Amino acid sequence: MRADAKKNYDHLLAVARAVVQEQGADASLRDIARRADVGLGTLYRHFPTREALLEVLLRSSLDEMTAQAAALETSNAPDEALVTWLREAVAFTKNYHGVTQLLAAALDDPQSALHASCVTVRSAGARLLSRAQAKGKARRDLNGEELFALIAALAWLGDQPSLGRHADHLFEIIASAIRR
Amino acid sequence: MRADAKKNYDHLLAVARAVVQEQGADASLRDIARRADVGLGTLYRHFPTREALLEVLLRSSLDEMTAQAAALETSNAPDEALVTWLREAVAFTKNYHGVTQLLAAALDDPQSALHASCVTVRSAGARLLSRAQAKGKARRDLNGEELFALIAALAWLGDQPSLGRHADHLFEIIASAIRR
DNA sequence: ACCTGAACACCGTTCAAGT
DNA sequence: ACCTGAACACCGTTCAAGT
Repeated sequence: MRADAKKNYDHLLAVARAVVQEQGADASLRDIARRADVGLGTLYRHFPTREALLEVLLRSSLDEMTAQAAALETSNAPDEALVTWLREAVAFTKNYHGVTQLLAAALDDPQSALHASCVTVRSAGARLLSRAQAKGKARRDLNGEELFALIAALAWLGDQPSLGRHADHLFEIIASAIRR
Repeated sequence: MRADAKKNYDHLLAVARAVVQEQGADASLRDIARRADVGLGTLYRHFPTREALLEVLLRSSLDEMTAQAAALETSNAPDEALVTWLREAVAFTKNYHGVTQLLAAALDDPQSALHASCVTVRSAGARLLSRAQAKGKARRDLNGEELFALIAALAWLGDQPSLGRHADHLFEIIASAIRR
């Protein structure tokens, strides 16, 4: 990448992060380009789709979640490890409003730039779940896909204006249902 | 209302119902007016906001849910009555994609045309819940607002492309957590 | 190799002009 | 009293023209 292109890319990303944190995942791409003092075409070539942009924005957070799951796998309280990780997974969306819907859609679309990251995170959670299940510390009638769906539902809930304030309590109820 | 106005109103509503069932709650209002062979201004005067339009579209379904809750209050198995009603409440969204978010937002906005209906439905659910609680058939650390949030989360889940197929199973898990 | 911004096809919302 | 559709301010996406 040429030096000037690299500069545009980085600046665009920084501006996009600020705008998305402020306005959510469906922020205006035009607005991002405008605030970055860059032509709209420049944004589109660096990030051909909205998913591609969000993939770069979210990658580090998603990687972190996967890494933390791996770290928690060595814990000797597999149910607490699972719940701890779930809590962080749900909390992750706090800084990025409206992102849950996008992640759910990405899971269904192998073409999406976000697809791979979603699958990886889901697998990481699945491993924590089955470890807890193997030790009899989590209900067995639940699989990785369902766990991911629960996380998404709780994250969505936390993102809704009037419903969000119940997210924590409902998380505890559901977490205890998972532990059984 | 004048006869010609009434005719437009009814036709608009029928077309809107079809389009919303097909494309979801965020369907293009322009498209609805176009398909109804009616000026855009006509749609806007009959339904000044999108919420106003959806309020009329959903009213009968929402009223039905409230009525059914009332009917179930006479059941002598309060926990089953509650779960039966919850199941229907979640299923209600099937025909109207993307409506859950709107209902959640309406709950937070007293100005919304959908506000009153949402509050009514929530109260109906709350009564079923507290009846079950009074008989020791439902966990006590749950209130009507939280019950509504759970319904919304499960309805949202059912509406997501890849997550939806787990909605039924997750409903059962959560329902049994409510019954305790 | 990279950038720009006009162009196109949409959208929600308003409102002067018509019947 | 009611209807129409142009007008305005946005949006996502593409692509010819520039450097």
